[in-house]
Amino acid sequence: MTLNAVLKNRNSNYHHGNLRQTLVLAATNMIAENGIESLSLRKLAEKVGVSRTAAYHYFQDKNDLLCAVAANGFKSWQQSLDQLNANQLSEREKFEQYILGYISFATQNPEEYELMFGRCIWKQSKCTLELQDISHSTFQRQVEMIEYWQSIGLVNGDSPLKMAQVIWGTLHGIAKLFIDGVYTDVGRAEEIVISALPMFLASKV
Amino acid sequence: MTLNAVLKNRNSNYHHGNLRQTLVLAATNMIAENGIESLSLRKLAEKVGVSRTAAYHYFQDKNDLLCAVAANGFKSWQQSLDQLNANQLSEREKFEQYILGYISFATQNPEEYELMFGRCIWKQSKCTLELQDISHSTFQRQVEMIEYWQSIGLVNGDSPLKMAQVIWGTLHGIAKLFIDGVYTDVGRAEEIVISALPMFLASKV
DNA sequence: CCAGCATTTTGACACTGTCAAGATTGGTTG
DNA sequence: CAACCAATCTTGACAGTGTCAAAATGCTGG
Repeated sequence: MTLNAVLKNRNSNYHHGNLRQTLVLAATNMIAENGIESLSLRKLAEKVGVSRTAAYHYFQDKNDLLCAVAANGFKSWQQSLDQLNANQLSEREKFEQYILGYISFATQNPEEYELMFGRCIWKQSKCTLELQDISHSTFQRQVEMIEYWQSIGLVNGDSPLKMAQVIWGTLHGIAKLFIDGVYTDVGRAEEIVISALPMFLASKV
Repeated sequence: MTLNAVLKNRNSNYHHGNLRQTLVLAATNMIAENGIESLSLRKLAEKVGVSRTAAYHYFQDKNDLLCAVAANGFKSWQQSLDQLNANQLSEREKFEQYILGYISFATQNPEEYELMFGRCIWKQSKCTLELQDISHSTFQRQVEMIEYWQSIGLVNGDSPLKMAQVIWGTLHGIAKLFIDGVYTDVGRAEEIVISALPMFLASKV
């Protein structure tokens, strides 16, 4: 159910029904539109049609709410990974799609990506258990994918774990340079990451 | 002259003398200690011993001040590059030192690095002319270095510019994963970037 | 029908960036 | 030397923020 549908279904002012989910949805929207730093709990509350401190019944903190938004981001990214693995593709193609998919997820949902992988949540070690679980399982999964590609001789490097970290680092770095506005022409992200591809592959074509 | 020296030399309350420089110095210190987001103009003013709005005579904005701090960061990073080029090293060694130096600069001055290359300044296109000049010249210089290493066959890749961007992306990404707290053990940054090195080199050893 | 409970609101506080207007001072000019 | 001026700094004020404590509201089971 979309946010607008939720907001319309509302009949009484008190006892919102599913305020928690509504808040997360609305926050996600507002963050996507205007950026993380311009999200305030008060504007969020006003958009949802509820008083300033209503959110505190479901979230300990503003940080707590942001963690919930981020956790949702990890869910949708994991679904992308599922979809990738469901496809009938050669491992080589899967690897390429993974690389491209990562960059496109990051550039198309820049604010959500920033929340998921940025300092706002991770720097101060105030990370929800829920977020810790899903994020760590995502990290783990990515490492396993790359370790597998390495075990079948597709990807090079001596230490599997370290190579996984290097590849992630590269993707993350390129994504961030665009997301954060250091590079301004987001359209060029894809071609840059494509030119990084042969670097990762064991067989130089 | 260090910040404390400046603060001690102060005799009169009015007419600080070199308030602008003092503010930048103090801001740099406070940011390095407690992070960018916990720097407020009021705490800064109090530390310098001046009223809350005194800074507005030298800086249009808080953002303007941050740009000045970032510009200083670029200056000191450029000096590291100068030092690197002054050394009597083989090009191969210079490349390695560049890679390691980048990571060590980032991990040892995480908050300054965040300011220089992070969203806070670049995302909203409110970048001082001074900062624009020095940052662009730094970016340019890095690209030229890598383009040179590529022209002498040390670094691989087809498009020189894109390879420079990929290498920067990798360094930036690894640095950010540590700086932002996604990876927690900063000591491991160096070994990860070392394992990325052969990826960049044309000659596989 | 009402007591209790989950849910939401109101009031308040400290903190932030920033603007407008006033206060202070050192340097320059008559 | 004195008076003024412009540069420099301060005070007052305002809207906005996250968050706590206490009060208000409405649903639900007895």
